[in-house]
Amino acid sequence: MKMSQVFSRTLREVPVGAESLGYGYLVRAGFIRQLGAGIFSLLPLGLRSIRKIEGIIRDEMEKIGGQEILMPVVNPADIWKETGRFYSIDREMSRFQDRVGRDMVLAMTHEECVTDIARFEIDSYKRLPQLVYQLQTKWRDDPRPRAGLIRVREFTMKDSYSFDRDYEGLKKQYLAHYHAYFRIFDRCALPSIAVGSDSGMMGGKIAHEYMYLSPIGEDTIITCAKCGYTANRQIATFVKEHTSEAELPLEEKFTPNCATIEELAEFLSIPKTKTAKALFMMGTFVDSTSGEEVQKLIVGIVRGDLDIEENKLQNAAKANALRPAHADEIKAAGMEPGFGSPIGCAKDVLVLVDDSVAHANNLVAGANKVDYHFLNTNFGRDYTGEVVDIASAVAGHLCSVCKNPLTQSKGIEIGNIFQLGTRYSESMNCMYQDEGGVRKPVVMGSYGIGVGRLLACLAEEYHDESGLQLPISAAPYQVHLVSLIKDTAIAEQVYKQLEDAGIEVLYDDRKESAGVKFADADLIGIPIRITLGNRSLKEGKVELKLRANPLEIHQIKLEDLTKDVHKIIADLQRAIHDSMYEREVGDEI
RNA sequence: CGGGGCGUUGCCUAGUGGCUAAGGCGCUUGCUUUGGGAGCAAGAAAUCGGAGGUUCGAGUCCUCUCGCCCCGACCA
Repeated sequence: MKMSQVFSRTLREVPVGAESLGYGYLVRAGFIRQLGAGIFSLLPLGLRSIRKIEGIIRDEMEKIGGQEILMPVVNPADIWKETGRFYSIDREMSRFQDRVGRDMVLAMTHEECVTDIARFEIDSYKRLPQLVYQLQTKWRDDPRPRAGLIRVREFTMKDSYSFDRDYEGLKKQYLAHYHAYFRIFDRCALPSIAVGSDSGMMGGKIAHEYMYLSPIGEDTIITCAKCGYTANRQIATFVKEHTSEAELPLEEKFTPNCATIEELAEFLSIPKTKTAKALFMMGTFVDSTSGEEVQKLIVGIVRGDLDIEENKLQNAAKANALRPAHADEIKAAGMEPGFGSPIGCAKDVLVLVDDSVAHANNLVAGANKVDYHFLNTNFGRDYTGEVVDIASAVAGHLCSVCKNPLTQSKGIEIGNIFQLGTRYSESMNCMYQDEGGVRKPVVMGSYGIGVGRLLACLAEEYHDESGLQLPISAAPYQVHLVSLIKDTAIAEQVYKQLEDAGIEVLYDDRKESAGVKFADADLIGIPIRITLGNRSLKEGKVELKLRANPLEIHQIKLEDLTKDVHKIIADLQRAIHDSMYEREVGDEI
């Protein structure tokens, strides 16, 4: 490609709003342009990178038996009503009516659609297992798009769906994805880890997220350095140590100006572990067949030194959504904000008690009266509720597997895999007959990768102060040919020679100064740069530099150019391949 | 959805009630230059996000509204 003809141009300055460096470079280098909040166009350079990444994904999906399909973005709402997600998913899914008033949705994922297809195609165990995948546009009306391509509303997703006769089969396909995903990220040269995760709106039980660790990430990952336990904080567990002592009588105590646990512990001169705190949330519960919504007050109780993990709370409550409860809603249920506890609360309140509290004695808790607390509250004696795990794991807590102190880090979710089970096949009647003629629900899995987000993460990982340095597997071109000579005939010839040899070349044929050309080459960051200048050409040579290693200059004879470039490309590709490694995966997945 | 910030030419900015809205980059034309964002000269390009209001006079003040960004809520 001749640079004089490239549709996009480069920008000298970072446009306003580009906070993260990688995003700023993707815009400056002309890979992407923003149309609206969380809505981007891919320009030729950006699309070439995306196509490279998609190529890797396709390759790895085919290797594990995936067959590519393409499902529609617009779905009739009927199938979403069948699974209940038409009602349970909030405004993140956009809905509209067609010309005759039928409910339609913009599918934000395709379990419903693919299950609808599968219930037609699959009727016998002989037609299982199956694996289909697609690369398709998703629209998710995210309330908070941010950081360029990291979190957008419209994006391309690779989603695959597996169908098996039983959980053994599902486990196989899940494991195949587990490895394939690592191979995909490795081939893109993006460092990644897999963490245990919440299944969220997908349903099902077992799920993993793939994370690119980055300080700009929005997810918190809890890790044990000793045994290798990793999990999203949303579900991470930890050891809650407790001692038991004889129960003491309940006692009301005047505790002025003690609305927080810190103030209370200081006022009473007790450790925070001897207190219990309450979090009041209003939960929305949706009937998945009628779509009827019910609101219910939820009280979460956790030991004073811990915090409540809202995701765990929502799961424990089996609520579709949570929001902080208003003061009047709390009071209406017989409790007092700031001095609240479930002691004496209304019957219809859902009380969820963390095991840290359920297994402790004589905790100080709110007396549901301003400026008063109870001393010596005991779960079971003074109040009841469901015992659950709703506490948030933080660095320093002990690993629930090996009791080693946990650490935490920030990550960006680049992919996820879910064992769906029969959640969709049962609600949509996707059945097969086994050898004995017994009808059984197909066992499903669902697996996603955000393609644009992957590129965004690569831009975060690979850049310096001059621009991008994308790895050769994801860079839009392999070679950037910078011509500084007046004689265009020679440059054209070198360009043609490289292209004819099957090398992807971006040829800077513009009538610009050397400085401009070099600056743009650095910005776009094609891995290999070849400079045609009078200095070297006098000796029949050209200069070659690697973007990642700008200090090392190679002088290459013109007649060896194609051969040498092929070798360097192969070396760069091999370096990525050599850094891949097989990860140990046990049966615990 | 709550809190905060910002909308001035293609991009980045200046402009705190007063003359024809200023500069840098980019763009066009000409000449010069050609190994790290060149020089000189001449140009084009802005209904100052939109609507309403206050005022003799509004980019500037007020109200409403739209958009974008950040923090939070949220989120596969």
